Amino acid sequence: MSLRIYDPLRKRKVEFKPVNEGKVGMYFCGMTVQSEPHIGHMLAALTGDMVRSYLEYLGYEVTHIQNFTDIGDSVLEKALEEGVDYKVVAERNIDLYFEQARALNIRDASIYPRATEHIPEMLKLIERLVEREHAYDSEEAVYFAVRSYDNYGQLSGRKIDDLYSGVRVEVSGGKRDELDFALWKKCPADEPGFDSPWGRGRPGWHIECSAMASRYCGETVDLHGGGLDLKFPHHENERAQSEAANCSTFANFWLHNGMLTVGGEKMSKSLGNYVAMGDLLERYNPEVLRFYLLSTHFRSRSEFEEKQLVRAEGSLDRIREFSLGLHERLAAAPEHIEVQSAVGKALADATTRALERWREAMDDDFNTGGAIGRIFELVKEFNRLVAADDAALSADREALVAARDALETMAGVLRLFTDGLPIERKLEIPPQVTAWLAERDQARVDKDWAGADRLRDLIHEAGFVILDGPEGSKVKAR
RNA sequence: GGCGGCAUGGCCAAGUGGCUAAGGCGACGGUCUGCAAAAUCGUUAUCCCCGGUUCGAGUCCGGGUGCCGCCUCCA
Repeated sequence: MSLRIYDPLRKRKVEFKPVNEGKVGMYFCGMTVQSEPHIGHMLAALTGDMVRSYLEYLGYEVTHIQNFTDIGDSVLEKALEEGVDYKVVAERNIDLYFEQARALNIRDASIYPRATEHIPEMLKLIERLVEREHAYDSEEAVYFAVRSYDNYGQLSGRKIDDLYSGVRVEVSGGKRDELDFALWKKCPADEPGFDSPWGRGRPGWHIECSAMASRYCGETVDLHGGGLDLKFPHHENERAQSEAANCSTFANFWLHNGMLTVGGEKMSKSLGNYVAMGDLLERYNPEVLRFYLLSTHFRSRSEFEEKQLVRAEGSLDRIREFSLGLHERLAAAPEHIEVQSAVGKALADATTRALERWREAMDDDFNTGGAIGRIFELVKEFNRLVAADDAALSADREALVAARDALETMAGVLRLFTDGLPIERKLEIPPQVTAWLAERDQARVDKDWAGADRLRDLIHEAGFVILDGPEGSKVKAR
């Protein structure tokens, strides 16, 4: 098996092959930092992180670029509203992004280029487009001539003639064609802007990604990602500019993550129905949020429901218990065994199978939902074997190690646990709770059930759950 | 209106024409417990509707129905 990725141009999954053997350049469109990140932004970032992680697992050396659009009308408007410099708004939201992305165990990309720091690259690209007559200067802006690029519309599956709509406003500002879009928007001296051969202005939205992608990944990026809503016009325009300027393929593979909806409607800043990441992080374990987002295929659209987060919590606990169970047995397992038991063999087989199937799922267009299912299959088999013959299973160090390593890979590549696999229950039991527990044990010996239950309530309120088992009573965190 | 996508058990969600349609949550029934809880085991679907292709379709094709996204800033 090898990695296959869905290609929107060919509308089918295609075997992944990087431009340079062993190396992958991937560019993901990051957020326009006009406001705080919401969970949809994080889904996009997480998709990039997951893809990178799996590619690295496959042995590729990955250059992962994710930009920040730190200038643009929406950022400027926000700054104006607040009466501060646009950079203040941008910095604040970039800081928030980093804080929240890291909380989600998203690794830092290789580089986070910002639009405002790549003006020279953009100007150079525009210059080339003008030279090649793919772009023209006019009164309000430098425009890209859409009709000059033959493949326009291919990526988003549109016919260029269908894009004209009767409702659209009249061609204005010196546009030669209604569909042409701005590469460089001219602005007055008192507005934030940069000097250019065409006068003071600001970059159009699409040009930054074209310029930065090729600056860091070369003329052809292996993977280009972003939300599905960016497919048109953003990615279509990026592609048009870059290919017209360079006469080479802009991106070999496109990864568009599906949209998160709330109440059936797309979550977005403009609709105001977004769920702020900061808010969620206050109420949920970030590991749960990550697990939740990975449990659905990234290309699917999905309805965001908090009740699913609550469920994800329980699911993740199941994997956590599995890891703890493995490590507990591993810590006590003998160095060697003479003959492998039936249950040991069964665990070894289940491990091999889970890992294979996990990889098949990941190879299939990064099917994380399926991959997580494979983890649970191993969990279930392990628990079943524990129930069947715990003693024999606990004695099989080799099988336990293999299972642990497999889990380490499967959960590790998905980065499900921020601090690595859960190894031991970290529990600080206050002396008071220990005392109550002892008191309760005595009450139980005395068959004073009312007293025992009262103590159990006290311990519960202190944040602990009592586990009564054959070997006596223990507590664990609630 | 144009383009694209999706429809799988109570909920969420995998499924690359063919052994018993993953997995999670929930529910129900066991194990454990003094009773519980926690943990765990088991049980729990023929895949929106109608046609077609095929020896065989959830999986391909056509037609419905419903939902979503894009066509304007947008992850």
